[in-house]
Parts: sequence; structure tokens; C-alpha cells
Amino acid sequence: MELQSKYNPQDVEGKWYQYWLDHKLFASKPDGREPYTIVIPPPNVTGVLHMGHMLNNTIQDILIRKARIDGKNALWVPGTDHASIATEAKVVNRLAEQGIKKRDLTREEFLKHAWAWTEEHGGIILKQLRRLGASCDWDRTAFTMDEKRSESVLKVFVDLYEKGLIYRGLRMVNWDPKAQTVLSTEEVIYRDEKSHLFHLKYYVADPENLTSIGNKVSIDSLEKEGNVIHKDSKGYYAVVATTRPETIMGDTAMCINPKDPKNQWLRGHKVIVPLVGRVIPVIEDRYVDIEFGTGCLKVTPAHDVNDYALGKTHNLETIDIFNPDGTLSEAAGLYVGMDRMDVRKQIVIDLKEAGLLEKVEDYDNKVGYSERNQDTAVEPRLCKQWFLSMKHFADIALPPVLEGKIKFYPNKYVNTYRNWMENIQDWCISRQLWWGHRIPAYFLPTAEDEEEKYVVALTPEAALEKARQIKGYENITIDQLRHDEDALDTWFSSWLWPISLFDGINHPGNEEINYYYPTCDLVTAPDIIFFWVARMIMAGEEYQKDVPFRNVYFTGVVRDNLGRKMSKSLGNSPDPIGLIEKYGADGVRMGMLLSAPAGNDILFDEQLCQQGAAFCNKIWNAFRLVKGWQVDEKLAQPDENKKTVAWMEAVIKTALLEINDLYSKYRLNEALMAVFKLFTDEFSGWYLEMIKPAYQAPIDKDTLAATLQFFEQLMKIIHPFMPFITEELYQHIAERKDGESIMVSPLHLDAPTAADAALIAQYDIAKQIISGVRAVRQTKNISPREPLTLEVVQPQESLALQPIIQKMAGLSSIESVQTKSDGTSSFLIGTTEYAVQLGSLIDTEAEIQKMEAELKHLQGFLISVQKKLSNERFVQNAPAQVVELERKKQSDAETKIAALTESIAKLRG
RNA sequence: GGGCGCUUAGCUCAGCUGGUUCAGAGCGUCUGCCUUACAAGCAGAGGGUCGGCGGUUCGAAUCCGUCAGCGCCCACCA
Repeated sequence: MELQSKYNPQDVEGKWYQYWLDHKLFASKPDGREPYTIVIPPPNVTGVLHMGHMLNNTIQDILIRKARIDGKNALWVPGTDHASIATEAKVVNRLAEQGIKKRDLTREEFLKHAWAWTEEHGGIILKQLRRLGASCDWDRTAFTMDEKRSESVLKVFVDLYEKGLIYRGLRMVNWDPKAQTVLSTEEVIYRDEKSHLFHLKYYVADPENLTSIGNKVSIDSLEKEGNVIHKDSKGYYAVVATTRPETIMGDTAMCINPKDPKNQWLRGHKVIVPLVGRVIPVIEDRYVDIEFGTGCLKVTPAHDVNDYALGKTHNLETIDIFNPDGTLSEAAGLYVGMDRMDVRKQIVIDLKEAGLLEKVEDYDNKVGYSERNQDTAVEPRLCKQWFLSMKHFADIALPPVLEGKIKFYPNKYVNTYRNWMENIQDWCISRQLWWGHRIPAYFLPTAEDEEEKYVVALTPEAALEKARQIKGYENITIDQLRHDEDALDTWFSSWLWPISLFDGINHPGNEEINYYYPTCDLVTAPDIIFFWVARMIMAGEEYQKDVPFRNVYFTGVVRDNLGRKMSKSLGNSPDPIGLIEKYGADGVRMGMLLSAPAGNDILFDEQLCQQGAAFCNKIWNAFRLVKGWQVDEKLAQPDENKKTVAWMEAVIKTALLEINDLYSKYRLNEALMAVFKLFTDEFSGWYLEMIKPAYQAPIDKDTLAATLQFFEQLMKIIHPFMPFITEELYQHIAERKDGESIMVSPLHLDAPTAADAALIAQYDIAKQIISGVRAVRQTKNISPREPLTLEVVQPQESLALQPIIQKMAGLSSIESVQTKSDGTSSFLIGTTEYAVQLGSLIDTEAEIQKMEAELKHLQGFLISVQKKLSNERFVQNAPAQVVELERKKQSDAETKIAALTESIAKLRG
């Protein structure tokens, strides 16, 4: 068949993907082979593919396909995540566009909308992954909220509750006023912000008593003691520095450090909250930093974690001044109904007007934002939530990583992991959301002032049974049970992923979980190391008593070529599908990977995709060349071809060994580079040129057969990186039966031998000679077609590979000589000199200059070596090998210098 | 405030336990070629005192100290 001179990915990619699907080539079932399993980090079900996914999934696909080529039973399980906060927010937004408010809907109505949204947008991302060539076993596609996964989640909740690890408690938690739900500590991202430190006046409520403290009788004497006393026309006041003036309505104390000399005068007094007018006590606690601000801290127990702790210690009243949506509540008394951010602006104006604002300073502080919703600051809030006690999980999840049962690539994340585990906090797992797994807890009817009572059970019926065992509730009915309204944190389902995908929670010890678990590699971004990676290890140890994966490959952040993070607002993120259409999936895969060392950020440059596309074209054309050769069945294989075939075989074996080693270290970009060089330089640049028959001349059948075999091996080696073009050419190399595929055709090569290494060394010298001659042509401006004669000066042994060198360097002959002729340009390979006869083309002066430059360099080199060797301590202390090497360097340099000196002298005549 | 990592050619990066695989690769640059597979190509060339300083050593890109710059993670200083 006729092949076009340009490779067109569009012609083949769709075709082969469909072929793989039709023949179920991605499918895996447990069998006798070694399993190789990856579970996909489930993308948001309603998300679209971005460059991070491209990188991440390209890597997974490479690993999976490599495992298939290695003959393993490879399984890549796909799926999506319900992403409760993000998805619920999207649904709420869409409803808002239609004029529907979430709070006007029942839970059931809302969920109907949410499922509709999921079905509409769900799975787009998985379709997009197919364009990339992702070889997932699609029949296994799972969803964190499908039946099996949901059942697993609820079972685990009940189990952990029964083990006493899940509890319900009143805690200061992080509240997202926009999504109106609580978040875990991990979901809060702190950002540096330029803000202000407002210095507010808190007037002393009982100034008449100021001078009667202890033995002090006058303000003067107080000041002499080091007190810093503020006074204006309205009286004495303390200055409190705060970044959040809008919270003063919640102040229930002011706190000083008992050791603070500046503020002794305030001890035991009361101050007045500005604007609010409430009188609050001055309390003392060593928590307060004497150096910060004025050393006076306003205490707002309802809205600050530290203040909450202070409030507990000092028995302070807690005034919650915010509504769940971040507006001010009735309890605030002022600014009721206004948003907290607006209040901040307004209260500053009002404080200033009232003369209660001493000054404003610029101040850099950190403000927490929801990881999923980065435009609304998180509010600390006191409320009752479900928590998972983490100490036990840290205890079981830390050892496997520290002991190396799980390896991290790059290894530096082990420290991060350990640090987190050692300072673990309990995990707040409830969310005030509807889209998610509803918490299987059921509240019993109680009186207003009575503490809440509840039971935890898989079903309402089971809950009823449990409830009836509680004293006083023997006759309760199912309608009287109130199912908890809250849903679970999304990660509470994701952490079971490697188990729940094989139904290991619902059916422990089933065939699939036994075969596929633990999975082999996890490929993910480091920003979810705590959210997901750590917790999967916890769940794995808890429920399977084994690690969920052996290796974790952390990818970097995809940035643009200026090093900026890709973001929608910058518009610097290319459309992945657009890239695939432009460069082909193979080209984009190569482009992604070329600059992606494990764990380093990748600076994505579209130009790299171009390089990938160019490589495809290179492969394509190499195949075109081979396919175009006419074979002459009667032609005997020339010796040099036989040798070159042996050499190529050695090269491939050697390269494969290196490539496999790079795979094992997850240095995939380097593996790809090695593959690229193997094909481009060794195979195309050298091998094919060496065996290429003269124009329109036939090739012998043995060489052709060997070449096709190499081609097939090379396609298998390249396949993990570039699945489409390799499948296309694999099918062209020989007749393939329907259903056969390169993907499931394992490649096994023997390790290279010493003889292979010797052969490679021999060809290396030949290549150097060829390059030497080409360099002479270049500098002398001689056409590659102009036949030349090469002289080998005083060869120590007969020149190997002479016919090949002649052909590749365009030489008419190669002669051994004792002294080189006049009119030659020469170069050294090792200690042997090679001279190209140039006749009248020779520029003697230029030759002399070139040689003198080299001579000078060699002399300098010789001096440094001699210096080393004349150093007694070096000769004594250095290993014999090293000294020997230096001696060899010395004698080689001397030989070369002698030859050069002689040549120069001769040229000079 | 604590911890981790990085700094090598114009760019992106390799250089593991100190010594010819020690100064490398790819891309880019420059030069010459439309050579009958490929101009998305071929051939050739130039380019770095390995962030600064100090130390250990016969010998340092490599080990130690220190300084500078960059990045990441964690932490309740309002």
C-alpha cells in the first residue's frame, strides 16, 4: 500500500481506539499472570479535562501500557468523583440562574436537579481521556456515589462509629459562608493578604479606681513602673490592635499578659467595647504576646480559635454574631443583616467618627479560604459536627511509608507525610450539603433542653431497632427518627477507592480484591497528599490490613513556559482537545512528558508537542523507507550487513536495559528521551543508513527480515509513550489477524553480553571516524558526494568496518600509511591519526593553525596530568586504578603531542 | 516561627555512595545541504571558572560550614 510522506494522526487515532475497544483489549480479569493495577484519581464527575489531567493520565497510561508490553495483567480502573462541595455549588448556581433558591427546595427535589446535572455533564472528562489514548477498562467505570461505593461508605461509617472512632462534638470549625458548610482543616488554604491593623480604643469603665491598685497612688507612679497609659478628653483607655474590627460585637473580654509591664494598670479593671458599649472584664493570660501591638487582645470566643480556648479557660460568654451566610445576626446588635465584609468597611468609618479609632497600620496577614471556593474567606465557627478520631489511623499509616513498604517519588514527600501524621488533627467529616453520602445517623426525639440522642445504623429499619433498645424509646416509630441532614466529606468516599473499586468493603476477600489489591502505582498531584493519599493508606491498613499501593508518583504542577500556574483567569491554559487535534495524541503525550521529571513542576511549551509530532513523522518515514525496499531472495547477506544487524541488536538490548531501569525509577521523561535517541540516532541515523541499499538496488532478505524485526521491537518500546502510531505500524509490519494488537504483544529481550559491548565499542570508533570525515568536509566546503580518500596513519590493528565507513563517509578508499601524504587534513580518534586527502583544496596555514590549537590544549592537559603524578601524596593515596589511568592519560597525551608536532613540522616543510 | 527542596550551557533539566561515561542531554542558536524515507529532515559547529565565600581532601559540580536568591509544606500571634 502507498504511504503518504507525512504522518497524519487523525487518520489513525480514532480507528485504533475503536479497535481496542471493540476487541476489549483494555479489559482485565484475574488470571495466573502477575497483576499490575492502577486506580485513577477520580476526576470531578462534572469537570472538564485540563492540562493537569493530561499530564497525570498520560503518565498512568504509559505505566499501564508498559506493564502490558512486559506481559503483566494490567488493569487501569477509571471512575469519577462526586466532588460534593464543587458540584453542589455548580448546581446551586445553575438553579439560581433559573431563579430557584436551594432553600426553597426539598432535599429530594434538589438531588433530582443534582443528578440531572451529573448526567448532563458527567463523564465528559472520561470521553476526553479516550482521545488521549487512555487504556482504562471502561466496563469498570465507577462513581463515588454509585450503589457499591455508597454502600461501602455507609458501612465504613457505621463500622468506625461502632469502633468508637467516629464521634460527634461541638468544636470550633472552619465555616464556608458561601457554600454554608463546615470544612476540614485541610480544606482551608491560607493566603497572604495585605490588610490593616486597626487600633481601637477601649475606655476604662471604672477610671476612678485606677489609682487605687495596690500601693500605687498616682498615675505618675504607675507610669514610672513602666505602664503605658492612654488618656484623652473622654478618659483613660486601652488600645487593642485587631485585623477584624467587625467582630467587636462578639467581644466578651480583653486579655493582657500578666507579665506585661505596659499594661499592669489595667489589671482587675473593666473596659468598654467601642460603639457597642458593653462592659467587659480585663482578663490575664500568658497566651498574649507582650510584643504584639499594644499587648492588649480583644477576646471573641465565638469567632476565633484562640479566643475560643481563652473563653473556655476563663469561663467567658460566647456571642455568635454571624449568621451562617456571613451576615451579622441579631446577637450582634449592630449592623444586623449586613455582610461581614461590608461591616468591616462601615465599622471603621463609624469608629473613626466616634473617635474610637486610634490609628490604622498596614499589616500582612494570612486569611483562610475554602480550597474549593477561593473568593470567600472562611469563618471560624462553633458548631456540632461529626469527627473521625485520627490518632489510630496515623499510627497504622505512618509505618508503611517510613519503612518503605510504600515508596514516594520523589522521596522528599516522605517528610511532608510524616510531619502531617505526627501532628494529625481529627477529621471533620460532616458537611452541610445534600450532594453526597447522607450520614447514617438518626436522631431521637428529645425535649428542648435535653442533650441530643442518636443512633448510627445502615438503614432506618436497623436504626429503629437500635433506638428501641434505648431506655424510654421502646415504642418509638420509624417516623419519629430524624435522619441526619448532613452529608459526608467527599474524601470520606475517596479514601476507600482502591478497596471499594473491587468491592472489598461489601465483600471482603472476594477474588478481585485478592488479586488486584494492593495496587501497584498511584499517580497523583502532591496537593492531595493529605486529602487523599494519606487517607487511602489509613483505610487500606484498616480494612485490608495492607497498603493500597506500592509506589506513589507525584506529578508536578503544569505551568506555562514563563513558569506561571495555568489558570482560567490568565488564559494561559491550552485546550487539551485542541492540542490533540493539532498535534495528535501521540505528539501531545510526548510533549507533556518531555519536560516532566517526577515531582518537578513542568513548564509546558506547545513547541514540545510539535517535537512529539515531528517524532511521529520520523517514525513514519523510517517505516516508509524500509517498506519501499525491494528484496532479492537470491542475494546473499553481505558480511557488513550481518555485522551491522548484530550491532543493532546489541544496541537495542542495551538501550532497553537502560530504559527499563529508568522506568523502575519513574524517570519517564528520561526513558522517553532514551527511546527517542534510540530510534532517531541509532536506528534511523546510523543503522538504516548503514544497511540502506543503493538507489533502486534490492536488499537481501535476511537483512530486511532483521530490520523488520527491529522495527517491531522498537514499536513495542515506543508504544507506551505513543500508542497510536505504533499500533498503526505494527499492523503494517506483517499481516495481523483481527483482534491482534501491539498492546498485548509482550517484548522480552536478553540482557546484552560482553560481546555486544565490544561490538558497540567497535561501531563507536567507526562513527567517530565517519563524523571526523564529515567535519573535514564541512570546514572545507566539500560536497558529501565528492569521493575522498582517507589515510589511517600507523594503525595499531587493521581497521574494522571498513566498507561501512567508506559508505557512510563517502570515501573512495581507505589506506593504511606510515606517514600521511602531503595535502591532508587530519584528526585524532584515540591515539590514531586519520588524514583526509584534499589535494589542491588544502589550506596549509589553516591546517597548521588547527593543529597548533590542539597541540596547545594537549600540552596544557599534559602539564596538569604530570603535576598530579608528580604529587607524591596523590600517587600514595589514590587507588592504583586511578593512578594507572592518569599514567595512561600521560602516555596518550605524549603520543598525540609527538604526532602533532611531527605533522606541523612536516606541513611547515 | 518550624521543616523540606532548589541554584550546572540562552531555555528545561541529568550528573547516585568525591578520581575519563566529569563537565553532559534535549530544545534553541550559528554554518552548510531541497543528498531518492523524512526540510516536521540531514550533516557540522559554538556555548558553562557547576549561585558567592570558606573548609575537608592528594583530588570537590559532588562532602561540610556559611551567605545570597528562588520555591514548597506545616504552624493559633490578634
